[in-house]
Amino acid sequence: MTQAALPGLTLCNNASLRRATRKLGQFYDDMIAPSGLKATQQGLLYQIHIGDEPAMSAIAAALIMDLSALGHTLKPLIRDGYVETFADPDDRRIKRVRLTPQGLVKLDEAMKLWSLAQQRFEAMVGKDEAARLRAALDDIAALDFDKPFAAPSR
Amino acid sequence: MTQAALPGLTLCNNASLRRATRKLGQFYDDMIAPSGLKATQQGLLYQIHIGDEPAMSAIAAALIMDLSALGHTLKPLIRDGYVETFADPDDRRIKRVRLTPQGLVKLDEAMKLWSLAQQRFEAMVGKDEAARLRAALDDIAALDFDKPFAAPSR
DNA sequence: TCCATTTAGTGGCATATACCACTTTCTTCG
DNA sequence: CGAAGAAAGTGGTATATGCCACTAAATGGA
Repeated sequence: MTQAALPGLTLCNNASLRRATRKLGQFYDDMIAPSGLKATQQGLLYQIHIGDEPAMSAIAAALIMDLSALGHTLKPLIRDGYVETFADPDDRRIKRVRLTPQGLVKLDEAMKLWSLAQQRFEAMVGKDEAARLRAALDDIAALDFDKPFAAPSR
Repeated sequence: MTQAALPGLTLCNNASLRRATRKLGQFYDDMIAPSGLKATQQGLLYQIHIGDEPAMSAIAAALIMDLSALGHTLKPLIRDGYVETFADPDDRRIKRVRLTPQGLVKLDEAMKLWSLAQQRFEAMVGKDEAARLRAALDDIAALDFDKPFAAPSR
């Protein structure tokens, strides 16, 4: 009844990825919501936390995200007092980022919720399957699409 | 040298998914850009195309996306004349969607570019691996996070 | 028949992300 | 040293997405 001839529907790797991201994103968001943070914000705070007062460009690189996008994403966190920035004294082009004391408290709170989400998700798909999936996703994130292709040169 | 002690960095399933989505999204976007469409728009046009003048809610369900988000995403495509909507005569609450002639032409153009992106991506990770990945992602998209948990019942 | 409920969308608001054009700083070199 | 070029951010603009409050239309009873 439904449909059996929808070839492309599930064939596009990018589309599959986006669908799964929307779905899982909603789940993690729901679970982390009690903290007042979105899952992306929890992830960003965590990334800042594990870095040593990282430069914005370093965070962007780690998250594979555009530098300007990071700048925008950071604003609500700065506005809410969870994060603060300061210029690197040795290179004034560089702006470093760190959590404020409240930011650290908030991250702790969010991480507990994240842990529940993570556990619940892994209970559903299996720890091994989750690990395999993350490995596959990390491989994609590490791909180099630049030119190594279509280079009929040499 | 880099870092060996960043446990959580890659441990969050949601974060891994987002990183991979940003990366792959940029790739597909770049490849499809010559058509003037984003990969998400190509995917949306395709979804509309394979449907039989689908209702907005049907499209949203298929893409696992919020109905209002779909409404917003549709706007630029309507503005650019690729898509048009019309009320269902039997149920005036329902708004159906279809491609315009130009929309169909544009989709054809974008699909050719999509195909190249798809081929190039699969040449890098392998057709089988890509298929496995999509299957895993589709499984996630099909998960039911509702309540089936925390239900010690039975 | 008439009202309470459900269903389908809309609009507003907020975050997530990208790209591009600039500005400010450094770096490199001649 | 001084100018060309690279590196790091900022702001603006546009799409991607989600939630919430609200409206209109259809449905299910009492």
